[in-house]
Amino acid sequence: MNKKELIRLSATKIIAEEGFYKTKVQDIADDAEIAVGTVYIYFKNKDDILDYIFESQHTKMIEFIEKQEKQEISPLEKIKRILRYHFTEMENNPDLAKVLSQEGTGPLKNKESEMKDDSLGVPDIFQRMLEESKEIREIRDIDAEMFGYVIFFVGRETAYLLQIKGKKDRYYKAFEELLTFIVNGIKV
Amino acid sequence: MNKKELIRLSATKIIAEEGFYKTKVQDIADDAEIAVGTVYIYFKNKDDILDYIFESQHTKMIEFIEKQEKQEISPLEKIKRILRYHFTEMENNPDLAKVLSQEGTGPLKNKESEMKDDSLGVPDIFQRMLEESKEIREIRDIDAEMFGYVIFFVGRETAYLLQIKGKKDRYYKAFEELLTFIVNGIKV
Amino acid sequence: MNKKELIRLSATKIIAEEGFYKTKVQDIADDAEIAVGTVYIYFKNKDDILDYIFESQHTKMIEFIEKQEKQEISPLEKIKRILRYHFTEMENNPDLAKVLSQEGTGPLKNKESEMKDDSLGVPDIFQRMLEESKEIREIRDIDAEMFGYVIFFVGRETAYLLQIKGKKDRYYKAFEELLTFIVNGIKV
Amino acid sequence: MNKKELIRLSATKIIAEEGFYKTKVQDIADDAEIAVGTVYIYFKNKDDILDYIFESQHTKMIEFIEKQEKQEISPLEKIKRILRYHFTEMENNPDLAKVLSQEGTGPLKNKESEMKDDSLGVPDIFQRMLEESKEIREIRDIDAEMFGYVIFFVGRETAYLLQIKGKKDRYYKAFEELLTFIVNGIKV
DNA sequence: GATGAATGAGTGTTCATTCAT
DNA sequence: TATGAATGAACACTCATTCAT
Repeated sequence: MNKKELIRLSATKIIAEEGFYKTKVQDIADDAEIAVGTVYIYFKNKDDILDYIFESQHTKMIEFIEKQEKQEISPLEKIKRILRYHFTEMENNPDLAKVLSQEGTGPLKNKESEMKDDSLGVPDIFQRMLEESKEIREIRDIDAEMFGYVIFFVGRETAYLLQIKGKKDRYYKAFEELLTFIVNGIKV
Repeated sequence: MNKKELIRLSATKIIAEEGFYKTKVQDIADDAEIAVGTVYIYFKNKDDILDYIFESQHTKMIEFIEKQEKQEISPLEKIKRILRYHFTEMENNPDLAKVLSQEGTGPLKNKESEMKDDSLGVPDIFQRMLEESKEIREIRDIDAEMFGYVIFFVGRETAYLLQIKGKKDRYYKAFEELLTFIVNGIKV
Repeated sequence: MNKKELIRLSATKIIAEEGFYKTKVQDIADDAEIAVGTVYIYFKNKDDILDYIFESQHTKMIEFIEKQEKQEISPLEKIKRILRYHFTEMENNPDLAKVLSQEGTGPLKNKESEMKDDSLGVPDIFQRMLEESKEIREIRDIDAEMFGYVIFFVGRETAYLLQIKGKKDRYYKAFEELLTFIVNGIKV
Repeated sequence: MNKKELIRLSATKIIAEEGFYKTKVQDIADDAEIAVGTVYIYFKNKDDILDYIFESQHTKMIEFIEKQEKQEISPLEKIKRILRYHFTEMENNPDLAKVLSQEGTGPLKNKESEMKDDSLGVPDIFQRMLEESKEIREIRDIDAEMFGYVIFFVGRETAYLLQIKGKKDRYYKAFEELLTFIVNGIKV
């Protein structure tokens, strides 16, 4: 496998176990069965590894979102599909779910690193969708900016919550309950 | 002032600015205008300071909640009042809002420290109130455990979000929107 | 009891348990049931406490030795009595035995503190006695300086050794064996 | 040179000068002209350095002793040769002599570290040799355990004593006097 | 004299990062 | 690219000592 991806996977695993600050670069290298020095060929520094974990998942999200944009479906339905996609991803990636929840703060950990480019964060995308949804009277006249974020982190935190609370079996049922909650919360 | 409280205030301020791991105990001591050694008279170690910040606010919450319990009001109304109380607290304490949001993970940062006693966390209390609310058909038959947590961290994160997003002026309006969102989301 | 003596006893106990460097002045104060500050009324600093322990025992030895000097006995017999006295002292004071053995290095721990006055150390006294003994042909023509020290630390170390090796019951028998060893070693 | 050995030599030098507790790991690193961090690649902690100094010398002793065991010589003669070997070693290594004397307490400083394996300490070996010596009526019926230790620390302390007392020139003469003392002390 | 809260210099240890091989 | 020994700045924590009460 691509070494950068190998490092990302090991880092996700170790950071999920130990937390970012307690994770040693050496531990990541050990898990990936490579030398510490090698990590620094693919990453500028330790923070860069965490950024990459967030960016990778963000990129996957954006790709999925772009596919949805081409569909002829209502903005609210789009949001629901995006959340469903996120839940599926997190179910297949418990370590990642934990890292995104524990180490994430706002869109990206390091404000400095920001989004590299001018691409929007998921909360911003949700905001735009909510605004479109408002225009077609699908939902109430809510503060789209605030709810863009609220829906984003409710999704992120709940995906992790359901795992630690051992709801594995009822994962999808609980998830649909959450969707109903959100939709009821904002619909006209 | 009580030295332990003095340290708590300085720590909250510095941790809000720098983040817990980048905060040096020396910085806290400097801000409090005491010697480093003094910090260690009142706190076992650096983690203990963060725990105390969480515990202090938790204690205030619990005290407020216990006062509500004596009132003759519906469980859902109690939850709303608790959230309102939290928002007021966070408005008066932006640094604390940031620390609770950024450094908090689940109920308490350090799982080991647990709740000292057997006192319930706020999510647990919300859960119980939701169950009572379900019984009187005030709300739908939702997963009370999950929504106990969801309401808890929506409250926590949004209180912080509104501050960084500069909604100061519309703070209460935005907050009432959030309450409506939650109530609509779970009501029958 | 005299507070300085109280501190000396507690210090001896704690230092025997923990070793001098691992002993905290606070621990000594706790054991003596006084405040730390009080320790510093009677002692200049921590080292001073250890010095006092050594000096106290040294003073007792010197007093005993001076009594012997007045007796009409051979120098070799004097040495034997001094060693016997030391053994009895150590048997009654296991903690002190340990401290003298573990923390003692040469006559006094702190070279700077030296003997306060110009009083001789026990090795020096043994040296003089050995010289007298040589003159009366009681013992061989040995290096009195070296054997003054050798007999001194054999006495000190063996007194402690017999305790940790659990020879309590055979303590005096073992001790007499040691005396025989020394006398045989140096006699004509 | 092997870095671990380099550190051992610098540590021996500095500890001899300053004493173990006053020695800073940084001082050792400076003397060895390496970074502090490097010390911790080769040693678990500061105590571990002292243990290694003792172990290294102990290993040399054991190697010498094992060579003696193959010789057809009396047990008492073996002990004499071992002591002679020790004296030669200490003469060539005054710093080590000082460290072994000042920082040594019983066989090894840290009881926890024990002998790594089940190898015997030198006092134990002396004890066995004394027992063999007793069997062939070479020496009196002495307490072999006690005298194993007595001979061990008389050897160790005297080797150091002769150096600080400036007997360099008469070192071997004094040493032979000590051997005579010991042999006379225990022979039939 | 007695107290013990406060001090702050001092130090062991860690670990992200580098770079010669 | 890959390695991993070496680096050294950084930091949590300790504890002898002081001094206002």
